[in-house]
Amino acid sequence: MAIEYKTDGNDILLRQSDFALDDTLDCGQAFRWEKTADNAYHGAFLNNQLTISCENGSDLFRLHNTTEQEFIEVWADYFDLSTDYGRLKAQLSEDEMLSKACAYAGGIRILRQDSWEALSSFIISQNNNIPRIKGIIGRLCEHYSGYPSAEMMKDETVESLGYLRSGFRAKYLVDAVSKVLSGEIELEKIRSLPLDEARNKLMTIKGVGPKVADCALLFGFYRTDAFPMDVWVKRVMAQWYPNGLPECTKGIRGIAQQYLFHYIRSL
DNA sequence: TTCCAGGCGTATC
DNA sequence: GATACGCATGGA
Repeated sequence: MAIEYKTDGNDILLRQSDFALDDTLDCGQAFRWEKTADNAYHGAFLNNQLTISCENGSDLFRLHNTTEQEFIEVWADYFDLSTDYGRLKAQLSEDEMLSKACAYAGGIRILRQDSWEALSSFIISQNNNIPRIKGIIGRLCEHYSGYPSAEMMKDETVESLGYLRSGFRAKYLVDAVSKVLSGEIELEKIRSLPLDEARNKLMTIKGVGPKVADCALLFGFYRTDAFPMDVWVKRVMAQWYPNGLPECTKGIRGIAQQYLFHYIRSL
């Protein structure tokens, strides 16, 4: 899908349908975006920072202080701009509840996040609430002036991570760092593994169970066939799909999950 | 004060 | 393989 944009001074102006900043940046798939007083979002992934705003409710977005090169190399990929969400939603809307869910939260896009950042972020997310998750990740990024790689965290211990106030999750982070650095977990290989194998591999990390593994796969590896099951999605399945998901979700169950998750929480 | 947050490890049956 | 329980922390 062609990306429609132009430069405007120091900014990039992007025309993009099926995209809403609240839906995409404040939906619990990424934890480093904050809404500013003027309804823009300021955030980052790895060491790339951005302020993005919507031009008065239209399909026009302003990426502030961004070069064309940075837009093409970083943000076009991150915001998954080459995927036609209109087509995906049309496919999912063959199903009645999914049709309602797409109408409710139609501005969601799956961010193509860094695999390590997503994996470690969702380890932190378990049995935790979003404001506190953001606080812990914010302290981590402040300490390292950006999101630290596993290599940068090689000497961390439960004690040295105390300033994060991440509770029992600190030992899980330490285990994830150690398994990535030892080569026990090879993130780039996991990307291309069959879903079950990828999942089982991630679950060898302490503190990574089915839910965290699926979130890491969906949000960190763009595995749109991964289907994270939390308490809300379990409710979705019990109430609306007791016989399983409809055929139209094949291959994009994870994207369907996002629309359904936000829709059932709104009821 | 008590409850809960997009779970998981462990013990026990 | 199913089910119960503890777990760090902080906001509601």
